Amino acid sequence: MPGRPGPRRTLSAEVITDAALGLLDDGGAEALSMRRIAAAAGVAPNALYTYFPDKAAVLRAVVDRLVGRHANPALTGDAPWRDRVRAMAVAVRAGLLAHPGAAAMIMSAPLDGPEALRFGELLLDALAEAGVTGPDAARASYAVMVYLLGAIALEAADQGADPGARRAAAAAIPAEHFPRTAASAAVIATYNTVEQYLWGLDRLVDGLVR
Amino acid sequence: MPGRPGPRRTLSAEVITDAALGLLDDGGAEALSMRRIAAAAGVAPNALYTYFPDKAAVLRAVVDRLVGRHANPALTGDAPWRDRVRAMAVAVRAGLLAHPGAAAMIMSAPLDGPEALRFGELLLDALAEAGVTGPDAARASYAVMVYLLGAIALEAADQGADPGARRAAAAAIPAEHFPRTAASAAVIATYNTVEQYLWGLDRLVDGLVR
DNA sequence: ACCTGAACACCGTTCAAGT
DNA sequence: ACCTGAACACCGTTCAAGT
Repeated sequence: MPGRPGPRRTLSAEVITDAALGLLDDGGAEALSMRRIAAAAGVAPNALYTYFPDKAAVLRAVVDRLVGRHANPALTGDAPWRDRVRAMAVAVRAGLLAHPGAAAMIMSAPLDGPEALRFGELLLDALAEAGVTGPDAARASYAVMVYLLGAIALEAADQGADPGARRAAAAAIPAEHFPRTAASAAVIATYNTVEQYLWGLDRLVDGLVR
Repeated sequence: MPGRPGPRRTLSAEVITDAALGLLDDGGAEALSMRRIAAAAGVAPNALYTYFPDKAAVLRAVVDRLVGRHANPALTGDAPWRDRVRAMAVAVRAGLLAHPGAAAMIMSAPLDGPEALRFGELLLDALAEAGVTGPDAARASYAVMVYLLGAIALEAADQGADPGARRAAAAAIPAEHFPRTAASAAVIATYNTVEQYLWGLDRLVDGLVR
């Protein structure tokens, strides 16, 4: 009876997450359907429900893996704490912007997977080195995560927009109604985005360790 | 020939956005399908495509309205700049958390609508009052937006998670592997979320105007 | 326990019409 | 120009089986 199943143990949460990550690399976030993930894993769509309760759970696993893969290596090592944090910020930004749509996924699922846990711990290590401990440390590390992930998600959203339309919108800002915004738009165009991103991070860290 | 159309001018981008906002209030973000929005507006699904190129454009219009409605009134007035910024932060948080899913939408579309433009201008006004002008003002206002929207989106994502599972995950943090995280989780549970949110905002603003 | 086929109740978007 | 019915190519998820 060929094609007829039975307990085959071909599948696992790991295999499913791998398949999803592969699809994300190739086709972006909108390629991440349960049916396509299942097909990539060589299995019927509903087989995924043995390992995950629903699609959101699969996405959470993918997000956790992405965060761990890009953030955690940069935070490990014995460089000074500020260098580690900056290196992590650059790595996680590059890693997430590489997959279109990954940044938006990060903001729509809670960061509670095992890799995210390690991420938080490494960030707390760095802050402790900076002299931030006790109750403030928890709030400070959360603020850093918020800034990083928010900045990456907003940049990805902007990136996804039609560049022509974006330029037109920037040029069409009526300076008589929005004088400061019009001036800002001209200024912002001269910076690159990593520079802005790190500038904001440094200001936040300044406020946190002051 | 009853039910047969012709140019009726019953529809407009405004009417569509209103219908979408109504659905968002009632049913959350997953109620926002083109077919349901059309039904709420009393029209066939494809009629929406006369006014918006695709679903993403409709969502952008919704997001712009939400931001404008909640952020801009609080930034208008003659209170000291820091009070205006804090009041705006509280208002936009409450306004977005009130619609489940609205926060995630904000992070997945560029903030380039008319209301968002006004939002940016009002924020730049406040920062100018704080003495932040020139090239730094643009980067500073962007950093503030990133923090606010990122914090709200992450809080909404956490809120959306199953509370039982969340508590279980927090309690299950192995202190021998993640000592600082385990200690933090205990601390964080004693704060309310608005307090944490404003604490981070204040630290960022400290770094920006220092 | 693990996987399947088949089905249910949806989607966004397009196309060729009608007025 | 503005709206329609009908269709296309999908979705996530559930259910009753099979091994």
